[in-house]
Amino acid sequence: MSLKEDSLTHARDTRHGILLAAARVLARRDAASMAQIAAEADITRGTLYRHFPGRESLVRALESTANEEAGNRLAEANLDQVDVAEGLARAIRALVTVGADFIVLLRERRPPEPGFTAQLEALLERGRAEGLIRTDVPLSTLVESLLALIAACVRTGRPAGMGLEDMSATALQLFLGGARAAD
Amino acid sequence: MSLKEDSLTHARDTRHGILLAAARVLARRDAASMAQIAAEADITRGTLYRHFPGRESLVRALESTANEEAGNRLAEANLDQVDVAEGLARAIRALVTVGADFIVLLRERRPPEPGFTAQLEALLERGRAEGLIRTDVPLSTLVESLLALIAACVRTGRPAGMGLEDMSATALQLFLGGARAAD
Amino acid sequence: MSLKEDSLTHARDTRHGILLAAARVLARRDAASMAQIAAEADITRGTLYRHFPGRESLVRALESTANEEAGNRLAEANLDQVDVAEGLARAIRALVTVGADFIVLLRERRPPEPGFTAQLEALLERGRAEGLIRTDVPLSTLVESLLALIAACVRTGRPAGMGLEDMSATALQLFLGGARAAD
Amino acid sequence: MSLKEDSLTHARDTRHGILLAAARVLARRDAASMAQIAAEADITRGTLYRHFPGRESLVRALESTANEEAGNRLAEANLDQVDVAEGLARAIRALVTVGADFIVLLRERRPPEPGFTAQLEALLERGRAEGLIRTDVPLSTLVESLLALIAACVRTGRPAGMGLEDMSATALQLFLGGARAAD
DNA sequence: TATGAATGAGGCTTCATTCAT
DNA sequence: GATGAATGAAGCCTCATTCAT
Repeated sequence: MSLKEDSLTHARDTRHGILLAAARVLARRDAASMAQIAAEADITRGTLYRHFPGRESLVRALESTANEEAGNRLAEANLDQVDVAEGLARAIRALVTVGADFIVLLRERRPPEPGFTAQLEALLERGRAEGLIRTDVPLSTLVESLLALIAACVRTGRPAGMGLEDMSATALQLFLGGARAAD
Repeated sequence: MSLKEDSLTHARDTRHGILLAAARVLARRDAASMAQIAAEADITRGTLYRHFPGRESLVRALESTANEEAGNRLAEANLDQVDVAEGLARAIRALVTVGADFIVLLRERRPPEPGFTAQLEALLERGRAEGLIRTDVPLSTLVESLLALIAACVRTGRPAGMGLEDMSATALQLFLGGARAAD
Repeated sequence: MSLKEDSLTHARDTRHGILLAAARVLARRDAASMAQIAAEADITRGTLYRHFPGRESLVRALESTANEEAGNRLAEANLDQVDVAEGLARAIRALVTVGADFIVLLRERRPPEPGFTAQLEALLERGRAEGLIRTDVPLSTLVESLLALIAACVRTGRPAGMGLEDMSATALQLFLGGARAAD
Repeated sequence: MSLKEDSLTHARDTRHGILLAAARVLARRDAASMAQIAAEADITRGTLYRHFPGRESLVRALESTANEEAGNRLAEANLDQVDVAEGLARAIRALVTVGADFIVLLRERRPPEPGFTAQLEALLERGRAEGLIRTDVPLSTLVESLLALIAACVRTGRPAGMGLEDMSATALQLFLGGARAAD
C-alpha cells in the first residue's frame, strides 16, 4: 500500500471516528458544542475543523452518513425478495442496528433523504396490496409511526439492558399487532 | 375586584402569555434565544426576566405547565371510571388536544413529571389486568410508544389537514391494533 | 429633556466615543482586534457589539464618519467664496484638523465617498481656470497628491511636536510650490 | 557546476519565487494568510516553513529584499555623480520602477532601513547646500513627501495606463515645482 | 414596573506553527 | 526535502443575565 493510500485511509478513519463520536455526544445532548464533540473524538477543535469546515458541515455529514448507512442496510436486506412480514422484520432489525449509533437521526430529523424512506414505503405498499397492512391510514403516517416506535423501543430498551434482537422483536410486534393482547 | 386582585390577575395573564409565546417559538426552534421569546411575547427582555429569573426557570415553568395541563385534562377525563378502551380513547384525545405545547415537551424531554405519565400507566395496568393490553412488553415501552404514536399522528396529520378527532382515532387504532389490517 | 431623549443622547455619545477610540487604535495598528478597540474605548467587547453589529460595521461607520466630518469641515470653510490660494489654505487646515483624529482614513482609503473629494476637485478646477494650478497633470493625481502630502506632514510633524498651523502651512507650501527653494 | 552549487541555486530560486509571490499577494491583501502565500507560490505550507521559519521572518525578508533592491537601484544610479536635479530624476525613476514590491513597503512600514532613505537624504542635503531645495521644512518631511508623491503618482497613474516614464516625470514635477502652474 | 445599556462567559472559526511519515 | 495531519492560541460574535434609570 502506497504512502498516499495509507494517508487517505487514515484520513477516512479519522473522519469516521469523528462522526461516531459526534453521534454519541449529540445523542446525549442535542446542542452539544464543537468542543464537546472534539473531546469525545479525542482530538482538538482545530483538528475537528480540519476535517469538517464548520458545524453545519459536520451535522450534514452525520445525517447523510446515517441516511446512507440506513439505506445500505435496508438495501442489503433484500426486502423485496421476501414476504412482507419477513421484510418488516428485516427492516426493523436493520434500523434498530443503525439506530443504536445514530439515534440522533431519528430525533432532529429534517425531511429525510429518499432512498431511505422510499424502501420502507415500497414495502408497506406491497403489504397493503397483499392485504396485510391497513389502508385506512396515510402511508406517511405509517412510516412515521414505524420510525417512532423503533425509536421508542431503542430508547426504553437500551437502558433496560435489552439486546438488538429483543428491541427489534418488540418494535415489530407493536407496529404490526399494536398493544392489544393477542386473543 | 380590588386593585390588588386586578394586578395579580394581570401578572398571571402576562405570565401565561409569555408561556404561550415561549411554547410557540420553542416549538419552531429548539434553541430560541431569550430575545426571540421576548419579541414573540411582545415585551422586552427585562420584563421577561422580571417574570422568570432565568432561562431555565422559564423552560421549567413551560414544562410543568404543559405537564400540569396534560395532567389536568387526563384527570378531567375520569379515566378510571370508564372501561379501558374508552379510557385510552379519552386519554389520546386529551393529549392530542394539548398538541402544540405538548410537542415541546416531547423534545426537551427530561424525565417527565409523574402525575402525568402515572395516569397513563395506571390505565395500561388496568388494561393488562383485564386482558386487553399485552404483558410481554415493559410498561415503560408501552407508555413511550403511545406518546410516540400520538406525536407521529400529530406531526403527519396536521400538515395533511386532519382534525383532532381524526388524528386521535388514528393514534388509537395504531396503538391498539397496530398496522396490521383487520381480518 | 425627556428620559428618551437623554438615553438617545447617551447612546450617541457612547457611539462617538467608540469611534474616536477606534480611530486612535487603528491608526496605531491597522489590524487591531475588537478587544483592543473595546479596551481603548473602556468598554467590554460585548458592549462594543451592542453598538456595532460587527467589525465591518464599525470600520464602515468610522470611514463614513470621517468622510462626513471632512466633508462638513470643508463645507463650513466656504471654499468657493474665497480665492483659490486661500481656499487651499483653508481646505488643508480643515483636513489636517480632521486628520489628527482620523489618519486611518488617509491610509486604508477605499474609493472615498464623493462629497468629500468633490469639493477638492472643484477647488482645483477653479484654480486651473484661473491659471494658478497646472493642467498638465490629471486632476485625480493632484487630489491624491494633496492628500498624500497632508498625511506626510501630519505623520512627520506630529512626532516632532509641530502644531496644526505649522503642519498645515508646510503642506500648503509643498503642494503649491514644491520642494524647490523660492528664488 | 557541482551538485551542491546546483541545489544551492535551486534553493535560492525557490526563495526568490516565494518572495515574489508574497509581494504579489500581500500587495492585494495586507493580512494574507500563510496558506494564501504558499498557494500563490505553488508550494505547500510545510515547504514555505522550510524556507522561512515563520511569518515574521518572511515579512522581514520581504521588506529587506525590497529595501535592498531599492537601495541597489539607487546606488547603481550614481546619484552623487550628477547634479541634484538629475539625481532626483534618477532616484524617482528607480523607485517608480521598483513599484509593485515597493507599495508593500509603504504599507506595513516600520522604520525603513537606512541605506535606502540615507541616499535620498544625502541627495536632498546636497540640494539644500546648492540652494535648490528649501531649508524651511524638516528633512524627514521632505523624504516622506517624496515617497508619498511617488506612491500617489503610481496609484493614480497605473490605472490610467501611464508608463513608468510619465509617472516618474509627474512625480518629479510635483515634488520640485509643486502644483502651481509655471509662470 | 419597564426599559435599554452593560457585562462576561462561552461558542464558532481561522491560522500560524509543529510533527510524523 | 516535501507532505498532510494535528495543535493551540487568538479572533469574532452571541446571548443569558445584571444594573441604573
